[in-house]
Amino acid sequence: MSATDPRFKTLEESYYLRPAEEVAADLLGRFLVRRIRGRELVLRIVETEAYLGARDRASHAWGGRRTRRTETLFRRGGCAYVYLIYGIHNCLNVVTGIAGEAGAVLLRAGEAVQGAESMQRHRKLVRTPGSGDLAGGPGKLCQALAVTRKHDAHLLSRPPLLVTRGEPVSTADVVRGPRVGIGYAGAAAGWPLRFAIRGNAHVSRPRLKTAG
DNA sequence: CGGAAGATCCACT
DNA sequence: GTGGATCTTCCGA
Repeated sequence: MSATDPRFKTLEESYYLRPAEEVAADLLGRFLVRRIRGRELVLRIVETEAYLGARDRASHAWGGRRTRRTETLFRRGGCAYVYLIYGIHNCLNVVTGIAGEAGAVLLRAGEAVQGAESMQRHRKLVRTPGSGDLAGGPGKLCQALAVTRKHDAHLLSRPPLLVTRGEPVSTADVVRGPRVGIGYAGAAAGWPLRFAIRGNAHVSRPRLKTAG
């Protein structure tokens, strides 16, 4: 990967200062780059979910809940929000919007561009991975890139974890539907805030059908 | 201070 | 398709 490859240029600061819904759709095709032990692991983002903050019941910041954990969500857009779920798995989000708003984009799935062997080792898989096994799910994605809560609040414009321009996807190739695992969220559970690259094999289940 | 719930994943049936 | 693993966070008492 050449240093002049435009796909590895970081995004403008202002990129993240937009509504989560907008950033979630635009992050598809972008690269998530992890530098670790002298290696560079690269995932192409293929699935995201937007969380809208105080007005979104599925958001950790629902109702303006501001705690030690969620404090990161209220930062200015452009940093990581990493939390632990089910006592086991880490989930990586990109914080969006101006400081004081709690928008975020959950990175749900990625496709290996570089360093797939390292990712497989991080995943500690018994069987050889099929499509979607490497980073097809928010917990898997974090495990593949060795992302943990230590990266919470990390600025994504600098190593060892950054988002770069990647290969942007046209809106015609974006599909959307309801978010996963938030049945408790009332009306918000039906909001079509999950985005994926149309026809991509590395997206996590269940499959999306709605076009957007 | 206790308890319940959770933006999940894996192995096995 | 099911159940088990595993623990932080938050709220109510």
